[in-house]
Amino acid sequence: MNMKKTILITKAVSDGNRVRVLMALMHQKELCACHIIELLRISAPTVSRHMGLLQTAGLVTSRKDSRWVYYRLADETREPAMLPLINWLADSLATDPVILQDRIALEHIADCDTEQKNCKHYKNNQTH
Amino acid sequence: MNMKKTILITKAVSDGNRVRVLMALMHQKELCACHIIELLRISAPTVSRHMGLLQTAGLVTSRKDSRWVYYRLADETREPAMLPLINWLADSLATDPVILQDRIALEHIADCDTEQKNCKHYKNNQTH
DNA sequence: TTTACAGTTAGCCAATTAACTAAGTATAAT
DNA sequence: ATTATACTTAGTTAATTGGCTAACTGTAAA
Repeated sequence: MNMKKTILITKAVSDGNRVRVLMALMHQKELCACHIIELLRISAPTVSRHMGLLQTAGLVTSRKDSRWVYYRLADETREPAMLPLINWLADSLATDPVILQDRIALEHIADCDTEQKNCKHYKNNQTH
Repeated sequence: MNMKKTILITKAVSDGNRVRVLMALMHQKELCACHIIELLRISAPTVSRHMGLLQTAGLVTSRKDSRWVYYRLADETREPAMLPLINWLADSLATDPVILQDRIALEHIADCDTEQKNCKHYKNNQTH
């Protein structure tokens, strides 16, 4: 890795909202944009920009399925070049109140398989 | 560690000049401000502010000896809470051209013990 | 084939950041 | 005591960043 790429990554993880998304994706595997909007409670365009930055840094990938865009941690994050940083983040924030609260919130926001009654998409009879 | 402290650290390492200083301190143990000014070729006040940020983040400590201020990596950086990040940075930039060039430059700038002829302080008959 | 929905792009604004110069503080040399 | 040196603080500026609303694109539902 070179300086430019390294700084791209450190910049990506130097914003609280972006770090919250990364932490969420460590426990949730996959989240769609509207889940992230609901979690962070910021506007859709801002979420879109944050996710764009995370993708540019190689931390996140996305796939589009009909109307929805789903995000997950990039495979790259499990490689030796990236994993130590990800693990450091996870450890550093393991007991952070905001992150713990997010984990609770995510159960209601995104856990469609097990708690479908709280899933917005499910309510609209979608099966994502 | 909590979110605030974590972001303080990631912000500290999301600037190229600050990362260059950290990498230099991994190989040099101790550098005085004027060495850093010479290495980065930016103004003294800017260096002072960068070093202030690194100290606030807990990455660097300083000591003052007569007219000079010496910086080194904080002990904290060897602790489990910080070390993975430091190691990741070191690995990521191990082959970066700027960092490699800095290492060469430092031999002339800061290696007072072994190449005193190139040491500005030495020239003035100081013994730092 | 409209209409509604999910996200992105464009454009704006306020706050932050990294750089500078000039002035101030502290310490050592003359 | 004065001057020079090493660094910090104060204050300015330009660029970047994170947020918003409004308008656009793509897809599915009515």
